[in-house]
Amino acid sequence: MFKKILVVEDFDSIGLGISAVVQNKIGAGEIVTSQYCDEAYLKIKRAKQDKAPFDLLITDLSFEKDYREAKLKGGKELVEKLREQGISIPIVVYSIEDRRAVINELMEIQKIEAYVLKGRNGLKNLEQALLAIANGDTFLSPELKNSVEKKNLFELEDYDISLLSNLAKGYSQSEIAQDFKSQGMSPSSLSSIEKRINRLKEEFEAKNAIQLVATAKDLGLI
Amino acid sequence: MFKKILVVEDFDSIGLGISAVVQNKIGAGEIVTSQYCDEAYLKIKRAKQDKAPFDLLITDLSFEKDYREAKLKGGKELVEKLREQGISIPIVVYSIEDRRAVINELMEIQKIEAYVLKGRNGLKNLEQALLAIANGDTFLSPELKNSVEKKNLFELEDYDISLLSNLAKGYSQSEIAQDFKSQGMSPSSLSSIEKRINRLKEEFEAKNAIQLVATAKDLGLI
DNA sequence: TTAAAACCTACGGGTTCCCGTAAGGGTTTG
DNA sequence: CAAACCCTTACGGGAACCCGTAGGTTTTAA
Repeated sequence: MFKKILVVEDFDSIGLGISAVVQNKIGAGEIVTSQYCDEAYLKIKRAKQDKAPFDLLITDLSFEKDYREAKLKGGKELVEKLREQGISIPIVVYSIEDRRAVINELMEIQKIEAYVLKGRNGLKNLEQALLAIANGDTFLSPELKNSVEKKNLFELEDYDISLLSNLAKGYSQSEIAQDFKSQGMSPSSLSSIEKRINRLKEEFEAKNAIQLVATAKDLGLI
Repeated sequence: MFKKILVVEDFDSIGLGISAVVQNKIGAGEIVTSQYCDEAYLKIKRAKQDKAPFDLLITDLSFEKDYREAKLKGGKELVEKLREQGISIPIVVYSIEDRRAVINELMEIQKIEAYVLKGRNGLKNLEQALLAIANGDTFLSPELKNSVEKKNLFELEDYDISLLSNLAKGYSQSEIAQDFKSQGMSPSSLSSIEKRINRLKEEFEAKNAIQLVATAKDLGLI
């Protein structure tokens, strides 16, 4: 089905589990693994140059830092870099990340072929995902499908995101107002910033700014 | 080396990785896996009754909730229950948890044989741990040994975690004070809670409570 | 064109947070 | 035994936040 697969995953235990399932259930020819995104990127480039490209990429999203300096901090950056370079390899993201904002961007903007949630039955879903891709379909873990409707309840503008991240950085509302003024952003008055924060609090059912920022973090907005 | 091993891990990918390594590198006779702590406990009891007890337990700490009702919520509860029942099976905990407070309790109070940190080289360390146990030694992941100094730097207690998550839920300081009073937690006065939040703000270099909760989220503390 | 609606800005009062000071109780130390 | 120390609790003043009101500007629609 697939001849040459690259598995990118920092934890060796998970990488081994993926390899085992891909090997035994799917019967892939060659499985290459990497524990670093930068290395993975180079391997993909190299394989393409050598006229022996990978025909599938399975990657995690989050990678632990260690002594190595990492240019690509995680799977999201790796995918973006590949798409940016016009490399159209089929991609499966296999991650514990369950926030819609992140997943939607990967599926809809980066056009990855499958998003599989790590979990009790992660490997079963991964297997299904590979079968789907082989048929030309895309795949999304069943646990995530129910939460698809929730996504377009509220559309956040860049302004809101900027507001939330400034709050998360510890700036006071008046500091943010001054900052916005100096950047020529509008609205920039203290009152308007208060109003906007209020709207966000209502939207996210937050009692105060602390809870607002906390839920924004949970949702992956900032 | 080990004849009958029980592996308890909710994620199938990791469970498979562990099984593979234990099988190939250690050459265990029989490997049984379980994705639930309650089930694992019953299997251990049953095996003992049947005069065919396990001679090693490898378990994760955190387990995701699903539709099943779980009496033992995680590996910590499983270990406690086993020790409480006087079952002296050798135990390896294999987890991503790196807080000294948790690990020390397992090593020193529950007297587990090894604590292996999940990570890039988790399986290599697991292998070493099994060899150490076979020699009658205990084992602690090398990444953790260096952090002995860090431990005095700042150790987050359950109290701090509780404080932070209450803040993240949007409760005001006085609400938290009342809540702590009603739960019999100490300290519970508004002043003390302020003080503790101040200490946390200093520790995490946060300008205000908003930033404090944001960084706590980033660090995965809550 | 004009009225309605939506938006930005400003102000004020009540609440909460922030930070320093200090009293009281318990333990450790000399 | 008292002094020194640590921790909890209490209080007060200034800053920041929260929330409603209100006036001025821009956008939308009849």
